[in-house]
Amino acid sequence: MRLDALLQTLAARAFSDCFGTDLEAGQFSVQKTRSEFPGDRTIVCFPLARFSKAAPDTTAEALGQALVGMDGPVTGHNVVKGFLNLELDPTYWSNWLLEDAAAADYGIEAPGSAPHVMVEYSSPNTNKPLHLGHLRNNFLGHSVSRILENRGHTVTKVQIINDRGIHICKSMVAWQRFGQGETPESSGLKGDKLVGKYYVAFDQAYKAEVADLVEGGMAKEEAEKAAPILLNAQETLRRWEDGDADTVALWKTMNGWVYTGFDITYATMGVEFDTLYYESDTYLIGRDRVLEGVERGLFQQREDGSVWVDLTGDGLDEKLLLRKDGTAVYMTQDIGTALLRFQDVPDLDRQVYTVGNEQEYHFKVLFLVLAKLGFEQAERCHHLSYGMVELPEGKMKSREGTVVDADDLMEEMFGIARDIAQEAGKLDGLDDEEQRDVFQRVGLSALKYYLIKVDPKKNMMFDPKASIDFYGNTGPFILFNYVRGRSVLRKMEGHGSSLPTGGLATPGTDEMDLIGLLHDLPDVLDEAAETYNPSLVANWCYDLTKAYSSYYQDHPILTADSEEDRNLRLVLTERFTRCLNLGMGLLGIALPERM
RNA sequence: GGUCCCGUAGCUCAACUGGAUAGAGCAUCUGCCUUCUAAGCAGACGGUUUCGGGUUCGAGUCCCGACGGGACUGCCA
Repeated sequence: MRLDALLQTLAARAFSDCFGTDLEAGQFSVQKTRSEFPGDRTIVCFPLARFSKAAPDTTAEALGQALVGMDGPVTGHNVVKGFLNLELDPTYWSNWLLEDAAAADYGIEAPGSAPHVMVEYSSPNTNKPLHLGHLRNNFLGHSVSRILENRGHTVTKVQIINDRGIHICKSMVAWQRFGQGETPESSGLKGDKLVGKYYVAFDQAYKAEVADLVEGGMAKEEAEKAAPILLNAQETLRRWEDGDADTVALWKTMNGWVYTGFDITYATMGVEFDTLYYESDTYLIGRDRVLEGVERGLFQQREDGSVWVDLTGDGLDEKLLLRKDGTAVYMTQDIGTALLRFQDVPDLDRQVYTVGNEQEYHFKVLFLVLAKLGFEQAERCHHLSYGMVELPEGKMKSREGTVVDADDLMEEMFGIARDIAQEAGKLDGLDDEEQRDVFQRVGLSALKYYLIKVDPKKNMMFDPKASIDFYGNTGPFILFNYVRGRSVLRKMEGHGSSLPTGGLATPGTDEMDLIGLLHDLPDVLDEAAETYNPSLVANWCYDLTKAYSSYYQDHPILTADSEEDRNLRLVLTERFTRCLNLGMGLLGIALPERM
């Protein structure tokens, strides 16, 4: 049994013995003892006073004496105001290190022991490259997938690709007008960059045409609707929806370029998907099911033909599900996609959508509609809503050219990692390929950690000029200490020793920060999974690393004074590297052996 | 107008969900490499947790109200 649960159970028994009142184990609040007081765990006794009908410190004193007298790890106690500090048997923690923490599955729940969950992250449009916002989205979603998997869930990672609509038609039209047959091969451009280039070209041509029309005396609003190139794009969309062979062929070609480009970016990012969904496959399903809903009386069709759902009973408004011309809106597509997924994965317990917080209203509506359609899973579906990544001058705007490109940013990170390493001359023994691998791991760790460590729901600031740091509370700091720990363990093996399995010195106050954090791991993972919050894992990784870094600095490990101290320090180092590797792996961050 | 989120050190972020003296990093300053990787360690400086009420043994955390920032409230996606 976990320590806190054990202490709660013992405390409930002790309380019953002392005061004749039976309380639930959960009513005893157990927390770590602050380092300025002697003890390992503290029971807060203020809330118990009304049940014991005695003052908090009297209650604490009686409870403490009873606990010390029981069979169990508690060997001493002291009371400060209403806080009961419990001291544990000195061998408790060395046994814990040698047994529980040594298990290969420490911090890992058995696969398949929790329900099947689908996690969607990344929902790119196919008309432009991935940017900083996608990075936060993907790193978060990917990490949540891994955390849920770690807690025993079966996880299906999916991407929804918005491959149809006016945006891609704009790129198509511009490519036809200005492209002169340019391809990724002929231009040397990544496919997504090439298509993005024509999306920009469309916008420029469109603005020029609007300006011309206004010059000719047309009102601006009218001109914005009448610009020939826009009409051209709208006509292209209609032809696509009619299944016109040439239009569909060009659409497939240009989307194909984009997918090839995305694949490269995803590979560099180190994220992957189990199944891809395309909106072009799902919007018609959604439309059909909405029309079925009308027949079942769930939704209402108005005289003009548009279909609405009435959510006023749920505190929301009426919401459009189909336009008057019968075409699908965003909501229709999402309904179709959701239904298709429940059909594809029959045992699916819930879906998690990693999407920015500007769509909170949308997902409230979606889940209500899914519930109306009879999906009991809807109440467990979750919108993993995250805040915007803001630049010092505000939101990223493609029109103002302030979009931070994902590929460029990652390359920049790799470059900084390379410069720092080369300046220190640390990788001189490695060949080029090995060095490149280290730069990528270090650079990517800086970026991923930076984006994941912030509470997802908060907006965050990214200043391209200040760039991302490699010192202090950063990914590279964590990697650096992992590398130091691994280096010690390699040297140990080099001396022909192996990891001690006994004979540890009794851990003292110097060790307890580190041990306490190692012991927290399962609880941190539980909470991160329950709240879909990887930042908790990131912060735990940092706290653990900081504790180790400090410990490492003033405790020689291989040259410790006594055999017992050496054993303890080696075991701590091994547990540190293994738990850290687990935690960082859940963030999607791969650790190097050297740096 | 309505709904939701946020507001903590000069800056970027924490705070085990109501517990003891609110913690890190960056920046500034001071020490520490002949020793397991100094992308490091130790220390100094820095706070009326936006403001005002309330709830209670106890509030950064919960409730009410102001102020400030953001998002949503489109037959766009």
